[in-house]
Amino acid sequence: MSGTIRVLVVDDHTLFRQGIVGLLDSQPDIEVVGEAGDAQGAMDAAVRLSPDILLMDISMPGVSGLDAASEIKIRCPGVQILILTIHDREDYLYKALRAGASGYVLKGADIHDLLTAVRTAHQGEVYLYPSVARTLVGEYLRQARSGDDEAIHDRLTEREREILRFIAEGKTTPEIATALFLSPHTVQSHRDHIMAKLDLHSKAALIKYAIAKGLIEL
Amino acid sequence: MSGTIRVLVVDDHTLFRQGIVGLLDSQPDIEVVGEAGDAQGAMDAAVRLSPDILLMDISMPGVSGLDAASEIKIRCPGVQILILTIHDREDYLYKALRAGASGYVLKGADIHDLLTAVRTAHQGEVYLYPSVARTLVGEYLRQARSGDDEAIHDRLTEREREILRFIAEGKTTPEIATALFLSPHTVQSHRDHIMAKLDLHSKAALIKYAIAKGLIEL
DNA sequence: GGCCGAATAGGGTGGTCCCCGGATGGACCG
DNA sequence: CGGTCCATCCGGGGACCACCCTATTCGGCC
Repeated sequence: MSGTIRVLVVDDHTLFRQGIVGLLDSQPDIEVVGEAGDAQGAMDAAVRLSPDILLMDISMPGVSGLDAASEIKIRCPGVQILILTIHDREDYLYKALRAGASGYVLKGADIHDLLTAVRTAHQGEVYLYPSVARTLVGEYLRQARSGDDEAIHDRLTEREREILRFIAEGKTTPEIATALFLSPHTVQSHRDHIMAKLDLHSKAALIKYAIAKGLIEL
Repeated sequence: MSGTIRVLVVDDHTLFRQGIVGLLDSQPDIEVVGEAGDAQGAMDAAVRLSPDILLMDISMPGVSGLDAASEIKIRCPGVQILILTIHDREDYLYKALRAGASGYVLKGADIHDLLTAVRTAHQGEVYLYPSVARTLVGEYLRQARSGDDEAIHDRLTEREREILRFIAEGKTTPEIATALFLSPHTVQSHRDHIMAKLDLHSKAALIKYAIAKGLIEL
């Protein structure tokens, strides 16, 4: 019943994409039916071609690949989405899984891993690269029982993340207070809680944390 | 006189490397004679194989690819080094050029660009990806006549960069002072100069600058 | 109802940051 | 030799940070 696996490859790195296409096309059971270099092209191609597998990078200019993946998964539920990226950031992984991804392959992978991922996804299973799987297990253990509905990012509250973003952007406590119509004391309390929760003890550490977690850009 | 061009491909991203190797090997005039996944392997292979072209990524775990490139260029002057990376950071480019690189290819490239770069480097010329060339011209214009010997990174002095690294790592002024056997006043003066030169006015901005310029890691 | 966490607000202490001065010695250069 | 830059050192002042405390309001959960 399984003819060739029809794959759509999406990556804004042309060279990388061409390399992947070459590697996949040399497999007898896999056929690359299309390519795209951005999120919009990915959506168009996915709708037009109805591939079995959508192999995509998530870091693309313009619309995030993750948002595009969510959209595609909604409009083409039959498409199995495979994330292929050099980012091993946890939040990306969680977003991808929430978007309905069937796999997450990291930079450390080789062509064997990728082929396994494609074939696994084609069978409706989920492929996780080993280090990704470990991350996920660790996160699961950390969360364990605590209302695992959506506090997946961190144990920070929404308000605390908001404050943290401001801090990391270089805003001072009084500035944040006026921006959010709060008392400086309130902002300070939030900051104290953030630092206590994250076990960070300096503005620098907070900024680096925010950057590492993708809360702010450079 | 030009037989096949013998290429050594170095990249720690296995999948990417395999893709590149496949693309290059399908060319009649190019032969991939070796691969390496880290800087040490690159040096060993370069010495052992004496390739015409060393195609390498610069962001690798452990020893920087750039340091390795410098070392290889010294020990094997005949090897033309081609940098292939997704980083368009200026300081990387300048380091690569100082290391004697014969080309710098960015993520936006396609297989055509890469082949052109390989063949250009093989003829002893230098290939610069268009956006890279533009960056270089801009830097040249900026520097213009000002003692263009080595103040290429910034107009910061060596000492100031050192202080900046410490600041960005979250060290406080007294901590930096004791670490460098300086008076806190001295450290403070350096920081004042840094902020004045860079037109930055907060610790947060300094940290983001340091990260953007690659002075520190996350 | 009682407990807990989140969000809000307030106070205080010591240390740090940011900016403003000025000063000295050394190196390099025309 | 004078000019310029760099690195070092010093003082002060106002603002902010880091850490400590308490407290109220609100909503969810057992």
